[in-house]
Order: sequence, then C-alpha cells, then structure tokens
Amino acid sequence: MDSVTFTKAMADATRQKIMNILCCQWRCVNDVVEKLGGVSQPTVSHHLAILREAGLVHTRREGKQIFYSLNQDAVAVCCGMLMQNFAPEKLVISD
Amino acid sequence: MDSVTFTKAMADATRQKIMNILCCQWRCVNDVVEKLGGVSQPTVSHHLAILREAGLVHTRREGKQIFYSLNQDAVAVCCGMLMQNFAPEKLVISD
DNA sequence: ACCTCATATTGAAGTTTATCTATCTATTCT
DNA sequence: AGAATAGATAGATAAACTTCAATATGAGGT
Repeated sequence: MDSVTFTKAMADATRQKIMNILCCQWRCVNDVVEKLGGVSQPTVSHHLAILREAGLVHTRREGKQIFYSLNQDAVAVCCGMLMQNFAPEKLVISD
Repeated sequence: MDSVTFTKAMADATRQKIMNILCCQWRCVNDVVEKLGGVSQPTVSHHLAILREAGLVHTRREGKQIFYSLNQDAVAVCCGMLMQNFAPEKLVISD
C-alpha cells in the first residue's frame, strides 16, 4: 500500500473514531454505529469499506453479523513508511 | 497538532511530492514548481500554505524569495502519535 | 518613484467526498 | 418457503477540495 492511499483513508474524523473503536477489539457494524452515535448505518458501512479497501481492518463473518477489527500491523507498517519517506533523518535503524 | 489535521494535510499526491522535494533541503517556491512540473505556481503556493498551517514545513525569507523545508520533527512526532493511537500493541517502549 | 521578480490571494470550475434515505442481499429462524 | 435481521449498495445532495487564470502584495534594483 502506498502512503497516499494510507493517509487518504485516515483523513477523516469519523473514520479515525471508528478506528479507535476497532482498536484492540472485534466489533460488529451495529456496535460501531451505536458506539459512534449520530451516524447512520450506511455511513458507517461506507467508512468501513474504505478502511477495508485500504487494508486497515480485518473482517470476519459470524452468522448474520460481520465483525471488524483494526489491523494494527498495517498501521504500523504504513507509519514506518511515512517515517522513511518524510522523516529519514529522524529514523533510528536498530541492528 | 491532532492526527486528523496531520493525515488531512498529507492526504494528497501533489502535497506528498512537494514534501519529498522539501525533504532534507531548503527550496524556494519556484524551485518546487519546476521540480514538480505540470503544476501551476498558485497551486503550489496553496499546497505549501496547507503544509505550513499544519506545521509540516519550515519557512525562511531571503530577499524576494521564500524558502521552505520539510519539518521532519513534526512528521516524526505525528507518526508516533498515529502509532500510539492506532497501533498501541505494536509500539515498543524503550527505557 | 517606478519596474521587475517571487510569492500570495481571489474567484471560478470541475471533481471528489461525506452523508442521508431507500432499497437490495445474505443469513438465520420458524 | 417466508419473515426477520445485519450489513451492503444505489442514488441524491451538499460541502470540501484541487486546480487554474487573473490579480494583488511585497522586496530589490534602476
């Protein structure tokens, strides 16, 4: 994944709130809708699709429900990429 | 600076190209326009303003020219913030 | 004071994005 | 098979963003 796709996927307050909700736990779509508050289900579904297409979330179906969780590995890799591209002099390479 | 401002400022291909040009060196606006190619001076000026307002570039006036360079410290800090917020389980805390 | 050069600002056009309501699809239960 | 539920998709609208041409600002030189 490239750094533009990554930053575009993250460049929205609602999406970052969703990412926070999905950080460290699996949640079904309706849980996210309720936790967010004030955002419709289709809107949440749309944001989740963007995060999914960017590879930033894991997905798992369980009966009628679909669970999402944040892909922390992807976030970490992308942050590393940003550092390499845009802060190379600040990067500490460990051996 | 918050993570939404940071990712929004970075969420554009032209802006990331500009950031690359300004990485590790000072450049005046016209240099950036020429290095980019195919983008007008006002457009570059606009992108530089967005980066400036986000605190991602340093600025220095020298006669008629204004020089810009990438603020790698800010990038590094913001990447660290993203890691803390969205990849806490991947974060290694050194002592 | 005027002219020139470098950059910023303004205003407009076209595109993308976020959001909603309404509807569709897929799964489970009876 | 039919109803109910969870989530996705479609279509519409309004706001935000990118870009450019034209113009304004500001610094230096003549």
